[in-house]
Amino acid sequence: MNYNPKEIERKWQDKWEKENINHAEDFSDKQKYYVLDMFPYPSGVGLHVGHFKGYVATDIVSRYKRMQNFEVLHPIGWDAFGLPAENFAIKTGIHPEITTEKNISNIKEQMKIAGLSYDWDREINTTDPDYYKWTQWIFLKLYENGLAYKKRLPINWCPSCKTGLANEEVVDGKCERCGAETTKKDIDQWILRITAYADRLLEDLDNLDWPDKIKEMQRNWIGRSEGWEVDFEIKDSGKRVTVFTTRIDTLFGCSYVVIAPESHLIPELKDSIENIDEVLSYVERSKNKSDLERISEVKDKTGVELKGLKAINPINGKEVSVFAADYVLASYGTGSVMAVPAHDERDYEFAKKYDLPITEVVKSKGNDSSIEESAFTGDGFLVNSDIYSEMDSENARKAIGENLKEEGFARQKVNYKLHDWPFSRQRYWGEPIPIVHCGCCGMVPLSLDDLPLTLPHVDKYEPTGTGESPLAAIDSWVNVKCPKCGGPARRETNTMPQWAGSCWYYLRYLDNKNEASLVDANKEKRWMPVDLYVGGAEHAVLHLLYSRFWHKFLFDIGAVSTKEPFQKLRNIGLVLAHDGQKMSKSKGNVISPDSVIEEFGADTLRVYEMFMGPFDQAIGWNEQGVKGVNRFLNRIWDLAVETENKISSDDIISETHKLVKKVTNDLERMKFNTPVAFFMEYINLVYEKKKEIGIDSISILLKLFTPFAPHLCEELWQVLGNDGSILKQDWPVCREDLMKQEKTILIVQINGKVRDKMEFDGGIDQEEAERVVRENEVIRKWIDGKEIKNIILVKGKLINIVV
RNA sequence: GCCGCGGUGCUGGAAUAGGUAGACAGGACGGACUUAAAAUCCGUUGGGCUUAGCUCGUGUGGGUUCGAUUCCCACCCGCGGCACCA
Repeated sequence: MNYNPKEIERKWQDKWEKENINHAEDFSDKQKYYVLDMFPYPSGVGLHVGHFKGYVATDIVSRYKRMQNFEVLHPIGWDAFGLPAENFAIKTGIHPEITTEKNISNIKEQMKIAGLSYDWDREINTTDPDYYKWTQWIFLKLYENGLAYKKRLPINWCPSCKTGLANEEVVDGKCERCGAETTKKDIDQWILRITAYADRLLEDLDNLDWPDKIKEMQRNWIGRSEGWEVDFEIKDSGKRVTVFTTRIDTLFGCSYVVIAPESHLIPELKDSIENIDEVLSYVERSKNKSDLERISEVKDKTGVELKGLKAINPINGKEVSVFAADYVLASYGTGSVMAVPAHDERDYEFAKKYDLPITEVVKSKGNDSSIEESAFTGDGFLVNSDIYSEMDSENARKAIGENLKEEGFARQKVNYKLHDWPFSRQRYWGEPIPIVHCGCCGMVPLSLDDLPLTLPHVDKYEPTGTGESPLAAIDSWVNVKCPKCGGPARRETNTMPQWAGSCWYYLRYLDNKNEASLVDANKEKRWMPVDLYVGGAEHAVLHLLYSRFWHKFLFDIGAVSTKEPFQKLRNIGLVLAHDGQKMSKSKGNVISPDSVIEEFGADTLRVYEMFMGPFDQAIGWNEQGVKGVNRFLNRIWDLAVETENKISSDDIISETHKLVKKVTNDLERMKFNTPVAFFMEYINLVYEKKKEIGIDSISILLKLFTPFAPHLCEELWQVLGNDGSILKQDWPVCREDLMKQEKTILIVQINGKVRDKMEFDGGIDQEEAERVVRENEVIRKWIDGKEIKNIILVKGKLINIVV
């Protein structure tokens, strides 16, 4: 009887599906465990082995937890709105709905033949109107609570996709989707006020069991910084320029003030600016720079002085010049800064270039640094600062700040790098925004009864490029009566971004057929939060930040009961191609799970993906390694089918329970590569003692191995004559009492170097060990005639003699 | 530039409350079976030397320790993220 995965895998998959064995009961007596995968975008090329690395890991956890008698929720669905399907429609005229449906059925089949134990009753699809009804509902709630607003402002624009983008979607000045250089464009935008949650998004990170890397990325992205706003009066104008600084202690060293080219002060004070033509042409030049140009000019700062203007430093009444320079960002802080060249690298560089004064006001406490060569940006004690001289930076910040505050020139202020989230896209394949624009009533939200507002069919999917979506061309859809006054009105034609549906999908699994609410409160309380969430690190500041924001909002309006959605997060490392390159269609190095399953079976694919290495690490695919794993599964098969109906020898029983312990420990630590190695070690050992193994040990082995290779183990379970499914067996418990005390192997070291190993039955105490070791011939060679200074005994392990 | 992670045989990797470095697998080499190949099975496999032994060895250089892949300091290299955030 040979191992034939093709035959047995299909057989069991059908049986399990028929018995709906993976269905999660909402309200059972068992403890719950919610294991979530980042749901896939149903792309036309299907999933590759990299996706499956994550899916297999969560599948193993799910099966392991089920055997430990948890009620496990392990659902899957489709994040199906997005550009590829829409671009395909533009090229072929085939509606995205049709493409999406086809791709889903493909990928679903890939998942089924891999033996992934999803609860298919809970499947969701973000493009299903019954689903996006609730995406729209959340949007309306955000609107109702003042967290969604419409505003015309310059946002990132992709000229190729012809749509606006969020900051998070622009990578190195390029569109994250298509790679085209992005520009800025002024358009009417729906914006979500994520900044209102900045502090909570930051603080609550501390309590999450997430990779440090991701938490750190989110912290940096939110970019909280505490400082002061300080007013500089502009001489003889009645106007002020307000700057933001975290280093108010360096205020005496301010040589000039810099405003962003976009500043309103330029048009307001144009009559007082002597070189206004020069200034305006600089402003014009800055405006036309692409993001990429701006980034590449970091090393060479440009700017122009506003001649005729002087700003007055409120701390000492000193007059300083005013510059416009595009190294100051209009979008951060007040859009203006005070320049302290002695203590800021950017100001230093700029001052050197334009020959501006550099005044040292902070000295390092330790070594003497020279301000001639570079800026000193650390804290220290103040000099040249009037009554504040000699104070240390921290106290000076308080003293100077408070003083100016009393005089009305300064306020404490917290700034964030995080910006509000531009939420509208000028594209077709997304959730329509459920708002109507009425001439009389202004913006009117639809009521819940009017949801879902379904996406109409169109003939042309091309983006218009005008800042309107293709929906704008469908008069019959756009022109409606105002829900409020009945007068003529127009629908909002923008759609929601790719990220909308994924912000809350994990909630819909809990109650995917509910027509009355987003999720039933009892079901929500039963299952939330997600106990384990697994996916790629590339979503660190996109999906993972957005969904935390929405979740906190839903918490605030009482729709969910937890403050955070995902308690424990783990990232999957990439599966690289054999050559260490990223797998991609264009390089032709993509490995499809289907072909591996076809050749070796799903269990081999599963075990290999776990055995490759630590699952959060990027590792190259190795065809030979797959064969090696397949060889191993064959060995298990051969061993199991030949096992006689008897009890194993004590040695084997002992080894088996050690295996239970090691495998269980490592699964708890989310380690999947080492358990596979333990199984191999066990099989190697048992192979030498084939006759000693009986049905008791094989049964335990199979149970332990079931999460990894469910088909193989289920088949062997039956072959061994058991009734019922192995999936429903209890996870083996390690019996310490059956584990034989190993012979003590005492490592004998001289001066920390291993010189010999000695075996003893049972333990050994200090005195006896010393005596035995002194008699040892090998050791005597090392210690004879030498003075023994010290002897260190590590109980049951090692003895070190220092000579 | 800043932040995070990492550097162990030919390759993927194992081992950290400091205690036998290289588990397990792949590859390579040798052998058995075979007319032959594949498959399977057995053996060898970190480097060096004067080879029953010794010695070097976990990116580099120091340090702490009886003992360091593990802890500390300085540096080098690789990967990922952020990118003028005042």
